[in-house]
Amino acid sequence: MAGANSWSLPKPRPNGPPFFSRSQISTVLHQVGVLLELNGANPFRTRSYLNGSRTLSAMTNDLYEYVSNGTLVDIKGIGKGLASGITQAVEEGDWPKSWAELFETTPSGLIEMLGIPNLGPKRIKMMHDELGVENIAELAAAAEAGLIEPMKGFGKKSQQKIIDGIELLHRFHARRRLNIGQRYGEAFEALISGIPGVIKAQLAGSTRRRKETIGDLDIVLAVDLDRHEAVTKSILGLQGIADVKGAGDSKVSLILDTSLFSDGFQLGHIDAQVLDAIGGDAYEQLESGGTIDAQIRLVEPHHFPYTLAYFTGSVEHNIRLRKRAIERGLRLNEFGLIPDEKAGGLKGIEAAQYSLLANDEADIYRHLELNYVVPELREDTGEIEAAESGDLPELISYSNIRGALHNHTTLSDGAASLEQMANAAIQMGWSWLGISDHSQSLKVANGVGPDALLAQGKLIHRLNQQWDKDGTDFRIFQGVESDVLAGGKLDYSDDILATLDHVIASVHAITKWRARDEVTNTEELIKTMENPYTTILGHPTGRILQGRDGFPVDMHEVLRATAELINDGHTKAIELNASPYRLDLDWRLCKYAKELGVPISINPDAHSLAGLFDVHHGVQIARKGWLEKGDILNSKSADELSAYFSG
DNA sequence: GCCGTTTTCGGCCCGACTGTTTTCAGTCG
Repeated sequence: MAGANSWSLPKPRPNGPPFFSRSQISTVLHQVGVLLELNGANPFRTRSYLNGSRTLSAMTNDLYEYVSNGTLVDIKGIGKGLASGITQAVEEGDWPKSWAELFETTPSGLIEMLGIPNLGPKRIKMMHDELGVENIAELAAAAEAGLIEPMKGFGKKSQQKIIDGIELLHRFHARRRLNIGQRYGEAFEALISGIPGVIKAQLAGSTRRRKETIGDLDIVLAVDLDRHEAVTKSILGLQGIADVKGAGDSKVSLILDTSLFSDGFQLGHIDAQVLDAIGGDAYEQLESGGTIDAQIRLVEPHHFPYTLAYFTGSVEHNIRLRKRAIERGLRLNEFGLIPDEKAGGLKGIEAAQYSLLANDEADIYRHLELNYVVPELREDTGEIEAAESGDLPELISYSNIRGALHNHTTLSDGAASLEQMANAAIQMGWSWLGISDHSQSLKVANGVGPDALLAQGKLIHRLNQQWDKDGTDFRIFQGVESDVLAGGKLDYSDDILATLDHVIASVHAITKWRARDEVTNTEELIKTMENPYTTILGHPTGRILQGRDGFPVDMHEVLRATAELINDGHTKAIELNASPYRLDLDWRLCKYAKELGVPISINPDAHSLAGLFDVHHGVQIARKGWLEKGDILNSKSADELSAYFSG
């Protein structure tokens, strides 16, 4: 969960019940769980709050219905305790006293400290209790002054690790965006693959699951036992290693830097608004001097599928698999799947000599009577159930993409002309491209006035005619990225809007929207969708990954309202902004949009030719969000899309 | 705090690594 800054309990909406939304309750449960951790509570108690939060965030039914029927306890993972707290909040607008006290008595600086690598709640609490440390700045000062080292259970190394960890946190907020992780991970994986003795090398962890941000890199290697030492030695000689944190026979911990990339680390063109949110020019400097942690694990080939599955995660998915194994008289660990009676008292790798054989991960799922689950779906958001019943989705792939909407040109703040963008799309094998420059109110992005927009329309018309005459299978759709004005109004008069193929409505007054409450924002977004000229809601929450949180909004509600509009015959879709800095709509909501029948448009929001390639990032996230070919606009042919726009 | 074909107690996924210890606690995935 992003942004640990200044947690506080939300205020009840004025006209309840319900006084709080499902997403608000979910957030509070998560925060209570973390605060309990920091207060040294029973870890299982902590977990039940975190589980409860997860359950609610994945839940798509109306929470208030459960509350008013008194059926909350029927939900698995919600017991008497959580149910009574939730009920009190939703029905009376009042948080349980014990929860409120946690918020009041826990310094918010402690929450931020959880972001420091290798520092968890126990030691944070200890330093708070013994040294009076209340925030990261005070912790840094205490470490620099040598106050940590003499404490029981700490030492010189832990003190230095804290100093280093704070430095890392300040530079990168500890986590990195997926695209950065993939570039480091894939480059290093390729280097390792070339080492003699390495039978297989595979990037695992959250990068393989395509999480939008990642902590560090996990790479699993299949290596014969007698080659482990030689391979480890070779790894330590590879380029790109800034530091070796540890090197044993089965695990190597490294810090990688940009010397991994022979031709340097280039970021490419970044949309000015995005760049602003992630630190401006200093950001590029930061990334070029950046580092990333990597863990390499060496196992024998017959363990490889188990180790790969284990380190791919997620933790929640693995827990479900292990429980399933237990129900079948089996034990699952990172080395094997072992029948109980054979394992006896043996543990770990010792027990694994009796493991069932697995040539690949699919075999592991087969042993557990499940269909194979691709890494993107391993988040325990219903994939186990679907794998059991045979209802796993047939996920989209890049080959389904025939074009993309939401692209900018030099007419507003793009770096390439209309013709250049179109030619690039043709080169990519697409059969259509949607152009949507910024609307007139967005002065900082050189927003387009009505006359220039109409002129662009004429140019597009001419180009389309030309391609038609040439027999070139390509078409441009003219849209606009309209600012959302007060009351869900769009940025042009109706007669101008009527000339366009599509209108992407995007909120850009982020500061104002972030300062407002969830209810107001939700209503405004719904009004925006209700505007007859709105076709697509652009970057729905305005978040910038590792830059800023989105504005508060109940996207479930917005999606439900959108579904109703679609049922009434309107043409509406939601953007999955494919920029690796945004990836907004969040993948967690894609699955719900799909269930409601709300189409998703994977939009690169390209501000340059290279920006069009961001569609690849969007496809990855769409897959993570369970989307199939029929759920996205990008798989339509030009004729199908044209028909879709005209309703 | 949740859960239950061992249901009101006593479990809760499992193992490795690190740094600190001399048998273990904390953290991570």
